[in-house]
Amino acid sequence: MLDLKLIQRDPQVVIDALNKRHSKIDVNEFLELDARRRALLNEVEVLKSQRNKASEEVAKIKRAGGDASDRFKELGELAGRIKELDAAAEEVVAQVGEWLISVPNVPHESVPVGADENENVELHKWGTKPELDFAPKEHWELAEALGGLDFERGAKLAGSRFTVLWGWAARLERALVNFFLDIQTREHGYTEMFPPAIVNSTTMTGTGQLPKFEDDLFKLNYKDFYLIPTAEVPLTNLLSGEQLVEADLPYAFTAQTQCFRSEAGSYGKDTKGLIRQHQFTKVEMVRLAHPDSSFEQLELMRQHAENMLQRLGLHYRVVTLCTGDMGFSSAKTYDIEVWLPGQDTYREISSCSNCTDFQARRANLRFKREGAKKPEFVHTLNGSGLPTGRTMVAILENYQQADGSIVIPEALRPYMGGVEVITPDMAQGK
RNA sequence: GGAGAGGUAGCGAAGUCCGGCCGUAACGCGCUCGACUCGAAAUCGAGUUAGGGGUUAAUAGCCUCUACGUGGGUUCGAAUCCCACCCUCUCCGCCA
Repeated sequence: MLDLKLIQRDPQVVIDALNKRHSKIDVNEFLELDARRRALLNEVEVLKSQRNKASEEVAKIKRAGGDASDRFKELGELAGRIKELDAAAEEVVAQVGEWLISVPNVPHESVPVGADENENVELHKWGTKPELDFAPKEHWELAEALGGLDFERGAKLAGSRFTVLWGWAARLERALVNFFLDIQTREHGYTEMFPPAIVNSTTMTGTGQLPKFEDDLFKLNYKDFYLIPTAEVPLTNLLSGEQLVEADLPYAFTAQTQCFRSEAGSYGKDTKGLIRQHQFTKVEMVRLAHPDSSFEQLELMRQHAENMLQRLGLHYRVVTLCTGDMGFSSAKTYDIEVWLPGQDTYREISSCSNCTDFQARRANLRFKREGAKKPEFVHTLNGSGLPTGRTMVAILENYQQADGSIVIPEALRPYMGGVEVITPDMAQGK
């Protein structure tokens, strides 16, 4: 949510921002609505002020033992008018609120302007593509011999976009979670958390999933419950409504959770393999940062994500998302794209965003600056560090051998009970 | 699922039965400033909710409205009365 004051004071900033995002939202229309809101509030407040004064007088008379009933007829009429005006004002206030909550964040000045992912700008590359003297296979092709990834039975149990992991793959899944969490907590200073995977609509609104992106979520048919699409949701909302202490910033949380996404609107996209699942595991990083240093924190978080891939020896590139490709809540986003030789392309494996005060305003995450009278919103950041499924895909495709076996990256071997290579004779679940 | 208790500021908590100077909200803690002190602790004194509207260069001051879990209702007037819902805690039942 944007600052209403900013829109009033400097609407051009918002108009420019929306244009850069190729949004059709009309700011001038909103300004008229807001003017009507203020006029109505003004009108009704005058009447309320009259009523409050009269009420005080009535109270005085009553306390003195007098009879004030001759005032009631006139006051009754006043109450009637207040009720009408109040209802009108409330509606406009609600409209203003709905508008505000459906406007995306203003991109940071350093973000390249562009229409879609083709205009994202490469920041840098790390490592090199593996040199394979054979035609590399895609990960699901590799799994035909290796087993481990059981797409058919996943589909049988639940439907498409669900996969059962057998044996070595399930072990690799667990190894990746532990590997990621160990580095995030021991070396990058994150506090390990274990949040609920189900949250309510208020929480979903705090991070911006609701109200605009309800279709992307799984809503439970019980209470006001939704399955989280990422641990960003519970972790960012964790301290909502609380007043934070400046010296405690930044908070740095990490958690591994199951993530649930409906993937509505991506029918036919990545239907094969582990790339796009309804349920997947992800280790997430969330930071609640001081507004003065949040963009430095974004660089830091991006490095944390990159570090994971470097340890695994996976070649990747980092791109700065252009204005047209950024998410709703973000002011600046880096995508890290890992090289997949089987698919002969870079695929997103991590997304690190600074949402500035956009989510903090929705979730009411505030701190008091030293010496300041009024509390101020923190900045929220989130990044994947990393998802297990796509990492597994990258390992399979990058470390495949001519004979169809997979070399386990050295950093991961202690987490795999010393296993160095996955071979077809370990196959299960074919 | 059944019975009961509760939801008030940064935290704890009074007020609710009997509606009206009790919401810039008693009292306590915390925090800020000051006094005392070489300095600190202790003690003493003062201050300390947020959001909206108006005015303004101002996120300063002043005027004003709103908020006592949420949403309705009764009333001239609701923290207080009525209805519905949400959440927390305790006990019972069920259960990994």
